[in-house]
Amino acid sequence: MIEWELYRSFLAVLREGSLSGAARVLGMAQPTVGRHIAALEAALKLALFTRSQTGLIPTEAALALQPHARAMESTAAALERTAASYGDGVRGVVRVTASEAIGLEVLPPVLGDLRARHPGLKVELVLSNDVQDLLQREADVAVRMTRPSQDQLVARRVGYIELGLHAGADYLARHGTPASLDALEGHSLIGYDRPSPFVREALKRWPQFARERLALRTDSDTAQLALIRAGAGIGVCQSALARRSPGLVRVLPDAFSLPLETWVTMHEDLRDSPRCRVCFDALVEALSAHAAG
Amino acid sequence: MIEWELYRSFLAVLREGSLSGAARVLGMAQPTVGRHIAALEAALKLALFTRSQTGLIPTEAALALQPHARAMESTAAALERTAASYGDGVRGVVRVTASEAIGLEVLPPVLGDLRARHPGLKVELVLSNDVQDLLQREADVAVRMTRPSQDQLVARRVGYIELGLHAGADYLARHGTPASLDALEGHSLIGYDRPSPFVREALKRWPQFARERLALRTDSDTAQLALIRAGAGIGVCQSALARRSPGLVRVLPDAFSLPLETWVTMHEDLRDSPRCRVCFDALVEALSAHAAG
DNA sequence: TAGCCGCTATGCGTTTTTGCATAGGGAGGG
DNA sequence: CCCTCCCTATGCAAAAACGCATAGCGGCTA
Repeated sequence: MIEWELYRSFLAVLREGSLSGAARVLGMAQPTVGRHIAALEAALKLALFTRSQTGLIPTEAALALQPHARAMESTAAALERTAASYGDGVRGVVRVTASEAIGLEVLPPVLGDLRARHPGLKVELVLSNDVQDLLQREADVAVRMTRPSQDQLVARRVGYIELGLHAGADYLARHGTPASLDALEGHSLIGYDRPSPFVREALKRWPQFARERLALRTDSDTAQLALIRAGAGIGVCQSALARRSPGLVRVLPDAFSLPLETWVTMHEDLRDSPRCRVCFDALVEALSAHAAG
Repeated sequence: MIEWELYRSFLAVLREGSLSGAARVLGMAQPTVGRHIAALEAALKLALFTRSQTGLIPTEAALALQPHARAMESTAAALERTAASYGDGVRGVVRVTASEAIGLEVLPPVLGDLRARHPGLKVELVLSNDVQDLLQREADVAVRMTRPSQDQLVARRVGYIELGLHAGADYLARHGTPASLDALEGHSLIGYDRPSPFVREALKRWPQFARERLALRTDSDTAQLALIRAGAGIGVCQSALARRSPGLVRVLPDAFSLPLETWVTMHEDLRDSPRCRVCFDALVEALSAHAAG
């Protein structure tokens, strides 16, 4: 029977790259961490690290085990959050994940409101396009642009957030407004750097946005938005966001429109947790309004 | 910083209902488990159990934390399976989950073959209709009748398994073969006990199977199949299974047919694990053949 | 109603684990 | 080329955790 504590040391060594570093993070002594790793290797009958004077280098086996150990860690953290929220009223920490665009442009006032209504509530905001967060329990509530499996999640569709082509009014004044998709050829296009699966899918419909055509490339949606706002060219962003930004103009609204089905999801386990419920409901309401325009 | 070991004791007490019982399961002394629970309660600042002379009764908070602790346990087990499978060739334990019908009627020869090809491979078979298994890492590979989220799963659709109405030839000889759905009225119908969401959905199309009409009720698909085979009445089962059973006759094939989209799925983390890969491929092949007829 | 059984809680001796101090060795900078 | 820094590995004493024995209590059965 392998002690679960060993996995925690294992994870720290994997992250820090050395016994000493892991010991500092864990608040233990370096020999202790070393003994933990040795014990784990003995228990698993597996070499996890190759020792060197500069630190410990993980073996292939260690890397294969890492995701499991990370899952344990996330789950332990989720358990502690749930425990800490027990008591009267809405209190504790709720961990929210969303895309950068949503997190920067839409959520701040929503979360501000939420905290005003529930002073005992603390919010952690994780901005990432990774969809795995919820299942790994890295977050309690998620705003996602893909339909979740209903399996063990509570999910609510809040509508469709529309992506459209936009540019600054100043840019269009200087370079003219394209009248068709083909007319985009001569323009400064803002877009992705490394194509994600989502981008690849969209490219099938709009091959005009092939990578070599793009003048400004970044994978950060918010950087793309900032570039559009700065008048650097024509790019894709949420039309609901653009409508609120003075000086932003929609380009070719009929030729380019990409509605994204948007969901707010949470773990089924957290359904009866007041802190998560309250946050879930607030997000559903705010994003429904956002999606509606 | 809460020791992860405490969660393991917590879980054992929750399951066994007493410190003594948990200690027996864990191979520790009863005072040790008692101290673990006390330490956990102190760390979480939460009462987890109310002590009594007959054992420990979990509080509401403890029940809320249970799923998290279970998830940790499953993950630890998955980690150990992965570790144990490291080495040359296909070895270790692969944990497979499927419905009862599939597990009893379809998988045995498949898993037999698999083990003949890979003697180092051990297989654990979990028969359940719960869909949560994979995400909780209670299993490595799953056969499921619902479309999985592509999120963190490797999934392959193996086709459609068709459900149809069937009866024993002897039953039909005695009671006649119904010519229409309405003619089922006078027959002995075999079906569900407590309606699942899936059953509820199907009832919308075939209200003839309302609960009060059923003469023999059980939630076990395999028990239903056994009843059909025994000539007890008319019920629903996989037509591919029925075709292989001498003496079983399809009833009203045109009026009642329910194709179930069938998937074989596994964790993305396990994609490169030989033991899981081999099992995954074998299941995909066998179930494709099964679904095809 | 008496006796038995299983449970929790506590004190004490032992085992195990941990931290500290230190030796030893390679990488990088002056 | 040497010095320094950061790393791992080991011996030893302190601290923590554990198991054992036992007391105390309540339910169950005869």
